[in-house]
Amino acid sequence: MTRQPTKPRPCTDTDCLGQHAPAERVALAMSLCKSRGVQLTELRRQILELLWESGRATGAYELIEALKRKVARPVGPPTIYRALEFLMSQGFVSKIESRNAYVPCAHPERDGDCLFFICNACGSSLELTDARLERRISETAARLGFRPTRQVVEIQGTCSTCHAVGSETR
Amino acid sequence: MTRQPTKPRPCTDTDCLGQHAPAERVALAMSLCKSRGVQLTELRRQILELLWESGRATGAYELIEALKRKVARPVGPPTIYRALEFLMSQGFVSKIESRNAYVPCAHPERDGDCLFFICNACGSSLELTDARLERRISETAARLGFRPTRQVVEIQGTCSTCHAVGSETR
DNA sequence: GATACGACGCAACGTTATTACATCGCCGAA
DNA sequence: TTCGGCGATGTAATAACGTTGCGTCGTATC
Repeated sequence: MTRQPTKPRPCTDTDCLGQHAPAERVALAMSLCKSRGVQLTELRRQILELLWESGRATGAYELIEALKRKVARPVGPPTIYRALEFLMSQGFVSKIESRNAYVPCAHPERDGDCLFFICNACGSSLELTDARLERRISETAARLGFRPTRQVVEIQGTCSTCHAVGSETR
Repeated sequence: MTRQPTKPRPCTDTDCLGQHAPAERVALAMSLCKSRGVQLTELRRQILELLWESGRATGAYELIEALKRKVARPVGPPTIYRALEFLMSQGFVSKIESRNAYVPCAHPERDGDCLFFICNACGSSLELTDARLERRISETAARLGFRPTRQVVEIQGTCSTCHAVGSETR
């Protein structure tokens, strides 16, 4: 994972027009954990921070490498996966199944699964909730007598930035 | 993979009320390949058949085992993955990303990605196309300037059958 | 202090997928 | 006929992703 400057950047949630620094994201997670009575330990905090700094979906083993550089501590796979599991259980992180990679979530306070637009060129992922889409899925599920527990909706393609760059160089 | 009888069974496409034997599915694939000018080789055909016989999402290494039993031929991972790639490129098979497993597709003649309802209890997967859902996704993508190439929509949960069984035994 | 519990460390291993290169059969051109 | 070319498959090794099992450590509680 390439280290990025720890600066505010456009929100990955497409409904949100604001800019947020990783520190802000982590602070929100910390306060949520406090109110939920769970521990955002140093390790978990660092992983969440790395994910926010990364700017793209990041693999578990990339996180191991990044942690090595960041805290000069060897961290084994089980440790990373346990931390990721915790972060996912709290809604701070989602797994991008089609890439075996993990992204931080912009709105951990609201539950429900997100929709992701993932750029094949730059690896960026855009997070979005779409109530109508969720409703449509729920209706279909109900019609089938199916009880959903998790929705995986990942749209792969080319983001507007990469498409623009691609056509310039053509 | 447990071998199943090669018999007609309810269509995995929820829009289709018919029953189809694996052989019928394979025959359709063969004729499509012929008209498309691509080769459905013996190996590819056998893999597609195994997937139809399986009745649930099947892993690549499960297919290797199944082929060993079926044709007494050792088949390495690259071979399987190449065949799966071909079958996916022709729309005969889809990958269930959230399970690292593969399912046969009921309607290879129509392009576009499907929606899957995957039962965590029995592993069955229900395939469905939903034009309104696709349109909704396309619209959202267009609004973002995003150009989709592939949609991964996988709804995990409990199917009606498993839910019924679960409540009986409770 | 004894105990219990959650978080982390660590070695080993299991599963999924890819790389790199060799081989084989078929087809068309010299 | 022989020679390339090409698509499909074979093979060994390795990469990438994830889990199991068990031990340790700190902290809170009794």
